[in-house]
Amino acid sequence: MSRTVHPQRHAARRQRIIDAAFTCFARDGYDGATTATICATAGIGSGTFFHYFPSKVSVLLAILDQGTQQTRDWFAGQTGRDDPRDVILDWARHTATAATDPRLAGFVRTVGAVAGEPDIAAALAVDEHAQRSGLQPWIRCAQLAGSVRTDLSAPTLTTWVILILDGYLGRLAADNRFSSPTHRRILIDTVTRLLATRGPE
Amino acid sequence: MSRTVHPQRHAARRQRIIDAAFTCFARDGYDGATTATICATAGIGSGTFFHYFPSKVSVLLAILDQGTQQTRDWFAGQTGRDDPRDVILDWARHTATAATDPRLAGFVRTVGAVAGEPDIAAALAVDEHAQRSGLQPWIRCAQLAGSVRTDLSAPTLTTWVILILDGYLGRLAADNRFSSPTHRRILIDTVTRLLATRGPE
Amino acid sequence: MSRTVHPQRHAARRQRIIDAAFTCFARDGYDGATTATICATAGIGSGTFFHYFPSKVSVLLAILDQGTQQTRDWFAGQTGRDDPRDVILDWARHTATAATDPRLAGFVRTVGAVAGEPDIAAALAVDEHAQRSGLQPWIRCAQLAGSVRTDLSAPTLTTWVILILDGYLGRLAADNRFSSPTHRRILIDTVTRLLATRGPE
Amino acid sequence: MSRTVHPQRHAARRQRIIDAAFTCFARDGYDGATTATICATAGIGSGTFFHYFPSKVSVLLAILDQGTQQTRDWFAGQTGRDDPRDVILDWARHTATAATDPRLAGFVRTVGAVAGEPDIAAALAVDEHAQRSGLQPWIRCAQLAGSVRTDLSAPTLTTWVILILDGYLGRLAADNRFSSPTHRRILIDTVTRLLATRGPE
DNA sequence: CATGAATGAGTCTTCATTCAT
DNA sequence: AATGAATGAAGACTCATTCAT
Repeated sequence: MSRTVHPQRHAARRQRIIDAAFTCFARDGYDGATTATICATAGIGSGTFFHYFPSKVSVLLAILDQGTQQTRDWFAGQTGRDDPRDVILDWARHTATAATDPRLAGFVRTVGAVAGEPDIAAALAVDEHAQRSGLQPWIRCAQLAGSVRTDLSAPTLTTWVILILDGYLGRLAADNRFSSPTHRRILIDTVTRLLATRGPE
Repeated sequence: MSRTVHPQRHAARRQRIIDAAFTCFARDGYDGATTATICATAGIGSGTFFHYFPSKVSVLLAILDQGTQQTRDWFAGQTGRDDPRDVILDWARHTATAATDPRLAGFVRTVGAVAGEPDIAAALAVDEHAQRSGLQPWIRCAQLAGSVRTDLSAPTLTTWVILILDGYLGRLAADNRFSSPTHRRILIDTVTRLLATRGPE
Repeated sequence: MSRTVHPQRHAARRQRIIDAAFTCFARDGYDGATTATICATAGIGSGTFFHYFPSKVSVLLAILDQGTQQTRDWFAGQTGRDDPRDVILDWARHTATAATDPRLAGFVRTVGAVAGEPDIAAALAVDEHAQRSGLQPWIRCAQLAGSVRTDLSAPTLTTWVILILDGYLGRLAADNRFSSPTHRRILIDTVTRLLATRGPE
Repeated sequence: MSRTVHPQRHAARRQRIIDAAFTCFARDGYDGATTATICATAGIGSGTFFHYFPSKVSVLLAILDQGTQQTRDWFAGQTGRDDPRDVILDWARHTATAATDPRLAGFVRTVGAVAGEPDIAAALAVDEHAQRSGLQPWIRCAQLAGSVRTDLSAPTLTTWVILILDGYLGRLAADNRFSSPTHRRILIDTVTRLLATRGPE
């Protein structure tokens, strides 16, 4: 009876809270976003919040977890592609597209500020691992195919691709006019230059 | 007599508080760093703190202000140099060196978390402006000299140089093994590739 | 049909809740025992609890009420006995036996902590009255028979018998090694000494 | 200057908070007594409370500690007395006198209700130990002198003296009319009967 | 000037109770 | 009848800031 319907309601409401928290964290930072604000944004009572999440930090972890999952899903969807270098650039394009949500950059900032907490550090490590283990094989592959430089190891190159993508996200947080097709094109160009076989003169 | 001596004491103590706050903010984040902790680190009473700064946020602003000033000073010291491209790369090297202080990366994170506050946003804008107006003329100069690509405008290129430097700093905050001569070399190489006249094939 | 069966189910479930609450109150105290814990112990949903009892405090009152009833029943069962002094000592023995349930002492503590609430104070008064009106006639009787001291009034002596029994229970709550046949014997001896015709030299 | 005066102010205010907490705990129980109520009673702001005590439970521990100290002091003052049995009875009288403060009984109840907490259990054990190690030597002494029964060991007898005193206190909590010279006399008589060499018949 | 005790607004979180299903 | 999701009032505790000494 109601038992079959409830899981859906539960999941929907849980997601609603996650969305509200995402918005608040991105706008106000971790400490700035009070549970009260999140509840108000989600349209629920304070008690309900703690029905779905045992603590404030646990929503943050849930958000991170979803992000990690999306990363995994994206890379899972690339299996079997031909040109490994294209996959890498597509990941950059994908990141730029995800950054279209103006909240993402703010959220990344927020997370950075509380990365000292062990729970969050652990979740971030998992997230980083998901991105690395998605990206690195393609980079290695491209190196073997000769379409990417080989003077740097695959792990190191992976780190630098991520570094540039993070820099792009950070820029977005500092300057919201930054999100333009032009800069998106420069991003791809910059990653391309980073990976290019032939270095500068 | 005391009138002539006190300004020195005052300045010294003020600097001591700034240093302590820098350490605490970098380690604990903005909300995590309590005025009590800062006072303890600085070796002063809590009342004294508010003799020197009207509020907690004002020390943060003072730190940012000093950083801005150092940026200005550095660029002021480059006047008259020959190779504009070298100045740009030296700025990257200078940034990497400054990032040797392990507190810097943590502090950058901290600032990011409270960048939503108007005062801090304003201070960051000033800081950004100092870096831009230091860097951009050299980039323009290098473009005219033909040693830097011209398919992107000087302001845009400036933005991207800063973006990569910020990415480098952010990486340092996330991964403390990142600080190595190798990565420092890659940083210079990456900026070089970004600026290179001839793009990838 | 269901109308005739349900009353039994209802009573059984009600008792189940009472038992669970007794266990929880004894172990965790009044505030420490949450309705959620009681429900979990009773194996029911939280809503069901409030079908049987209008509030948390009302279960406590129900438990007290059952205790009072048991006291009345016990004394009702003594009607017609010969030696009144033996009845008094048997009541002490009965109390010591009841205290074999390790939950009893904890529960007594719990009740003491909330004895300030008017409803509970009233229930405790009723309970006390049941014990008094069970005990006092036998004491009066024994005094008339000359087997119990008469320098104290029957009400006063009753109070002191209860005082010693309560002290015994309290001790049990504080020190779980206290429950031994030896101390049970001392209890009887102490009550005997309290009642003895001839006082100490 | 102010440094010599402050310790006195500090101690006085600390004591004021302890007194207020004692009153509130005795009247409302541990959970019933909110820090807000205690602060209002002490005439201080909520922040001040936590300047003097790190937590709510710590005031309770401070109160217990003071009680323990008073017990130690009392027994320390009895050194060298002639009749050990008199010392024991004087301790009973002292307890009865202390119980003149109507808050004591309520406080004892309150403490009992939270005795499950490890900190409090430990403090209670220390308190009990102070009373035992004050009382037991005198009982042993009296046994050797032949003025107290020897069929029970000194530790056991000590336990039972304490049991009766606790019963007296508990009675006081349940019935405030109980505090009368008559019952005080009965208390002494009852302890005397407990200790008497010659048992009943 | 320097101090640190005092303040109270604001935070996260708990839990008895209600009510739609 | 039974359930458990939803509620919000209330509580312990933190911390930037003030001010008397």
